[in-house]
Amino acid sequence: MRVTLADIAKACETSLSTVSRALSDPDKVNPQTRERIQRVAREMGYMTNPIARALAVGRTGVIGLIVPDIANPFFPPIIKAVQARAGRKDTAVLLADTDEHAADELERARVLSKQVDGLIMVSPRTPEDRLAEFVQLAPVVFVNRQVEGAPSIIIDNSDGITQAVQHLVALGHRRICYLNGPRRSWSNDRRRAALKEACAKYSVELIELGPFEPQVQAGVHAADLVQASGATAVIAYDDQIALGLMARLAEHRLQVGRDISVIGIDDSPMSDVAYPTLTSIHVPGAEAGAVAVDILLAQLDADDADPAPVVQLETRLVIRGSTGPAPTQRLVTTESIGPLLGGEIPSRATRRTD
Amino acid sequence: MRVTLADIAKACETSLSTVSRALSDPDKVNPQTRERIQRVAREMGYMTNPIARALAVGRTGVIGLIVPDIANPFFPPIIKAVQARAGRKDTAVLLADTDEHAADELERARVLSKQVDGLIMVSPRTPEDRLAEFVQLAPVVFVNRQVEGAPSIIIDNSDGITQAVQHLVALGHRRICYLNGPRRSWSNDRRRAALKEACAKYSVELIELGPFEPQVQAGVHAADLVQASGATAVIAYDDQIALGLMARLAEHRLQVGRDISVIGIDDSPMSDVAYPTLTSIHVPGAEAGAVAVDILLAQLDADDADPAPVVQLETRLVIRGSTGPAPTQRLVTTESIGPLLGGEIPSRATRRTD
DNA sequence: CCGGGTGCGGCAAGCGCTTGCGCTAGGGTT
DNA sequence: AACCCTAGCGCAAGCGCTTGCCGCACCCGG
Repeated sequence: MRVTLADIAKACETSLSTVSRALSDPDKVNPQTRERIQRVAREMGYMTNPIARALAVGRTGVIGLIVPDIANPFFPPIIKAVQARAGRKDTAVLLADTDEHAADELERARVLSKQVDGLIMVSPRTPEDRLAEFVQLAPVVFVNRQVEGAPSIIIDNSDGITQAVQHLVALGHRRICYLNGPRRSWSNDRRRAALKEACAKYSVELIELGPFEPQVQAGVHAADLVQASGATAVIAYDDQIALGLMARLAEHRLQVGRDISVIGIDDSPMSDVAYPTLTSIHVPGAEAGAVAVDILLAQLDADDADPAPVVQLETRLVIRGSTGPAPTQRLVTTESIGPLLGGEIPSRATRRTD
Repeated sequence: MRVTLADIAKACETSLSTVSRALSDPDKVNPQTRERIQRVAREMGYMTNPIARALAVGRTGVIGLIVPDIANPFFPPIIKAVQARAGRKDTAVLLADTDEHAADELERARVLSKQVDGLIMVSPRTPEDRLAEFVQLAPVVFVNRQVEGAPSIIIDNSDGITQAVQHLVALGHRRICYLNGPRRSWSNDRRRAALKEACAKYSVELIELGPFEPQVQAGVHAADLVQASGATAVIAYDDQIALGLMARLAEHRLQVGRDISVIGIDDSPMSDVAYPTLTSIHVPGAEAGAVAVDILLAQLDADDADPAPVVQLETRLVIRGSTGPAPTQRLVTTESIGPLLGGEIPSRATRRTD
């Protein structure tokens, strides 16, 4: 059977509480006895029972992580980062996937909240007005969604999107298409808003399609609509959609990067190996995950009621092979490039392996 | 504060134990009182405290899942399947990623084992002789690795690999290259063995390269070696490597599917969106995950010491765009196709969207 | 009319750990 | 020499739940 504190106490002919202290609060006990106890504990192969400890101290050493879809390549890096960061702080991660069902999020959170110290909600799809309920449940930090009064780590799409539009404008595109993400997605709203603004600024015509689920299949579906739209460039809600789109366009013998330009969002690992490689807006998911853990853990042993931190991460365009000059190539005149010159945000677009 | 059984007992003017029973063992208590208690519990918003329960019954309702690398697209579908299946049985999943470090696996397992009812080890990299230690720790089922005396759900590569070789032979390839996976990978050994056998059977020359880590970058690295090898077709340890390989070959202006054929293993979601789409051996990861949960949970409340089940899942070749006729195309004579005719395993290769 | 079921409910002993409090003995202070 | 302080340790009360066991009514058959 498993060795308990009591076993060790017996072996050491001391009291259970001394053993407990020797192991978990070492300087409350005489160095000699401490050594002895620790040695015996090691010899007996003692490992503290986290369940019992949790019950006693009211802390589990586990945090819950809820994501919409593990299979979406945007999330694994986040999960991994959370995992890694938590692990380094002796914290385990309870994972839940809601399969993109907004309604399940609260349910999962409710269940998890009882067995974890805190929750990290990544890209929650729950409608605005019910978001507050999460906060009641347990300490929670939101990733990729700003929530009033709760710590949120959000991603500012505007830089990346502005860069994307600049990039397209510079390439001569004047009519671009946006493939919307899920209907009530907060990210989608933000991206769309940023895009509208950038398009207005550069006098680019914006055509909206969708909503689409963030899945390859949706992109495939979108492809035909895109072709009908007459746009020369398209920005997709995420890489998944962009990839599906590209695959389908290729089937139609359209050469992406020449006949039509495609930009994704997320800069997921797949961007590099797709063909052509996918120009994408880099979203720092891993950083977000790591920061989320830090904030959550800090929040746990802080006197609550200090201001909920909101950290904002930046995005940037990563140019690869899927974007190129607009097909009806015309001479670049001062007039056509004019809008660009008015831009305030400096182009930080970077070119990577393509 | 949180409502406990005691609170409800007080409210109902009954004893704590009756409340407990009414809630978790309903037919041990009179229907009337039961109803009343359940109603009050609901009204008071009671939720049983899983920690306390776990301490009392010695079961946590949590299982541990250890995978080598969440970022490898082979794993998310498995994780997701485990998640989903466990969820349906009121079980949560504690996830750990070992970053491909074999040595960490035992360590993580040891820690997790204290707070879970059982463990699922996916594609463990731990060397053979230490595998037994996992079994001591907790009920465990292995996925994608056969372990003596422990429930294992393994994937039989031979069918898929035989199909792959047949496929290549039919296309006229006579000299194929295998990119080995990690040095001490069990899967790699199996794949390699199956491949050797198939190649011998069809008198195909087999060139081995590697080992390589299962990452895109490794495939990029492999590309140059492959070109030097003079092989007309290559089978990679996994899709990641295959994708990196293809990307690099494309950079060198080699047209995959025409100048050289590439086959991956895993049939990960990326196979469909790569260019060209990747011919790959389908590995039923999701099924494996689901079955693993079933077996583990069954194992938990079975009289142990009944035989450790070993379930074997099959693989099959999914043909897409990355394979084509060998470049030095010659007439297919009876002689050159001869070896194929001797094959016992019927070709179940399926052609999907490519 | 009485013995023995049977159906319900309560008591209390845990599960393994933490921690406030009190006791003791030794050393320092004045 | 009387006093206080402190370091070190033990006692015991929980944390919230489960569950074996016992007692009590009540009902049945004999």
